[in-house]
Amino acid sequence: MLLAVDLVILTLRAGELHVLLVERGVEPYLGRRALPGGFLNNAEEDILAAAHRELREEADLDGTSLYLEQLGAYGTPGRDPRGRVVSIAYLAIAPGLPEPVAGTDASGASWQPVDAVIAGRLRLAFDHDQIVADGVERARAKLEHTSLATAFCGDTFTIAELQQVYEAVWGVGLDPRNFYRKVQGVPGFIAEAGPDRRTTKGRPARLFRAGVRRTLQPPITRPDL
Amino acid sequence: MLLAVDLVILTLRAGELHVLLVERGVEPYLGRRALPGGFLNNAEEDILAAAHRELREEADLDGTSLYLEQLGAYGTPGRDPRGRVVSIAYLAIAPGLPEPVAGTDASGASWQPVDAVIAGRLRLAFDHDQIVADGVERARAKLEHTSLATAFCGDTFTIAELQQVYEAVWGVGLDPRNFYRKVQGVPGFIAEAGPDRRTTKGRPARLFRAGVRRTLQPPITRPDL
DNA sequence: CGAATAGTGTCTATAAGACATTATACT
DNA sequence: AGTATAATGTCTTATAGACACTATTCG
Repeated sequence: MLLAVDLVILTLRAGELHVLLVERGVEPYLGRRALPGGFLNNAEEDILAAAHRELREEADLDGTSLYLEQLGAYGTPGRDPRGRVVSIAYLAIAPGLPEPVAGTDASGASWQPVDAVIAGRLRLAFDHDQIVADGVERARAKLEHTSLATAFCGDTFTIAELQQVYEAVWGVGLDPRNFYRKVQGVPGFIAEAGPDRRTTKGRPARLFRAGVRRTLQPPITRPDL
Repeated sequence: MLLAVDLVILTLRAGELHVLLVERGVEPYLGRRALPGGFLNNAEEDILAAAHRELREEADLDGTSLYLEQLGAYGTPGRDPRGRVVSIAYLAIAPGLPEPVAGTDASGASWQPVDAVIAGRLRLAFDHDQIVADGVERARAKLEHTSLATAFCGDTFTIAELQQVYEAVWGVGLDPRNFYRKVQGVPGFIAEAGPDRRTTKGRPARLFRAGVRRTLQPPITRPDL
């Protein structure tokens, strides 16, 4: 029995939710896109440590600086044609990286819109479509009552940027004024980051950083479908 | 590397949340209480199927009739002194069973109050304290926006019984009148079960069964701490 | 009738959503 | 000034929580 780790790494690019995929260079599913991941190094490697290692090796990302949580175990017999493989999936959230990932040792790592995967336009290897769907659903749910959204942002961010996270992950439009009020009303969600401000075109926006609280009370509710 | 399945089976007894535990008959942790569970039968057994099997073997429960969901994988090296064991934990919810479980092949299976485990008064083998805590927290969270509470009840139940579920799992007291209104206001949560009524002492209560919806909109919100 | 439990109604404070207005920068 | 973006304010409606009342059984 082999144990593997698979990563659902989500980020925001151009206001759209993306997932990091690699193109498989070997059979099975040669040429097919798949989640980054791989087998445990040895019988004693910690699962979480393996997730960090794959994050480094396959995505050139530093696991200490980004959000990482276990998604679950996927072990249906037959999910891997090579034999029995149980895979522990992890969900990672990265702040928006403009470049399509540099310095990876996996051939053809690239960001792909999650919509394409969920809608079935982009079929992945193994049961990775399901894992991506589960990861996205987990992220969507967690936006409501945790501060997960800040993991999509850089160290500091504006409220408008935070709103883009919610809009992209949920796939909805939100009223900026009500969003502003709501976010400010959750104690400990965000904290002002100095008198600094960023400049683009109009009035400069206040900068914030992630607050202390990791659970939101009251929650940022998702609009009804 | 060995793969195991552990079960957090929750139920309500006398208005208190209980978890099914077995007393270990072999080393390590001989005599210590632990979660029911065991190793996969062979390299091809499905994980979910193994959970069902352990449910049958160790708790004499029929997996098809109760709620079962994966909790996560626990694989820290050293969690099992015998060697590397990765365990997939499952959360099961059973309707209140008055008897302390009959016909199990595990020595000393018994229902224990979860409070004792969470408060640390009852120490379990391996990392099972943590798994129980995770399972209870999952159940608590899921009561809010899913129909999980009905899994604690029998086929039919009164609204007062449903309220007891929320109170026991959350460990809070709820206003019966507001609860009644709220529960009735969630479309598809519960459905009237015929003109039947049950009789105890006062006015007979209407009987309900679980509705079609598994997600609650609006949610049954947990009171602030 | 009185006790016990079930179910409905009312009032008030708070939160949510729609939408208008003011503020501060840049060219 | 004109434009673009940020931040605040107001109004209306829905929801949550506290609490009072009516209904239906039994002894």
